[in-house]
Amino acid sequence: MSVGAASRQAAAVRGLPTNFYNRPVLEVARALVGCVVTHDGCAGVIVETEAYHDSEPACHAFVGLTPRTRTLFGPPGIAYVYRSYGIHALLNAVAEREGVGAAVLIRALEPLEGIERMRERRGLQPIERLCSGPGKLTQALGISLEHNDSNLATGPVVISGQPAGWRAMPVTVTRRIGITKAIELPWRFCAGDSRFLSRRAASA
DNA sequence: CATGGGATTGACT
DNA sequence: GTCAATCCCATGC
Repeated sequence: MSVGAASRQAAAVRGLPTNFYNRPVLEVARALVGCVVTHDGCAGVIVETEAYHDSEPACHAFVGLTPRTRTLFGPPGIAYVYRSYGIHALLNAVAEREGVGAAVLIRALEPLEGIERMRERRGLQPIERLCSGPGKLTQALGISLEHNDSNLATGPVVISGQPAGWRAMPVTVTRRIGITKAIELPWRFCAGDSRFLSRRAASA
């Protein structure tokens, strides 16, 4: 391979463009199911997301612009990473135009690459449990608070399109998990009844 | 400056 | 099913 081809290929390993995120957060949350998160040699397919928007009280941005929510109100396509319960880092993709506080919480991945590295970070686990929760997947991929405000197209944390050969499942829509406000909104999106979800879809 | 509340997880009854 | 760990930050005095 020529040097030019190699550099073009390297340049091609990059995430979804800003435009992908610059639209209603519900659309982004649904479209991210099946996309790939990559960091530090590990990658997984997104199988579960939730949307958050400053118009509803479950969203951190509901309180307006503060030091904490500055990232949420920033431009689309950057990572919002925050500490949850003093312990876990949770990864979100900021959506909608700058000035709107909206983001998609990445809640579960189907491990794709670097599975042994994930097990080093998570402890020996069946593969279904390596990334089956928002705090688990950041631990498995080595994503931490220092990645807050980083660019998801250029990395180090990268979100890219659906992998070749990925068989898209119908997206299941349910209510969001683990919140106490606006619990009625059906803003959680899952890849069918994937066995890599944080929780299996409740039976109707 | 003190307080209270989590977009969770894992261990335990 | 219950519950504690643990810390950032929004809020109120």
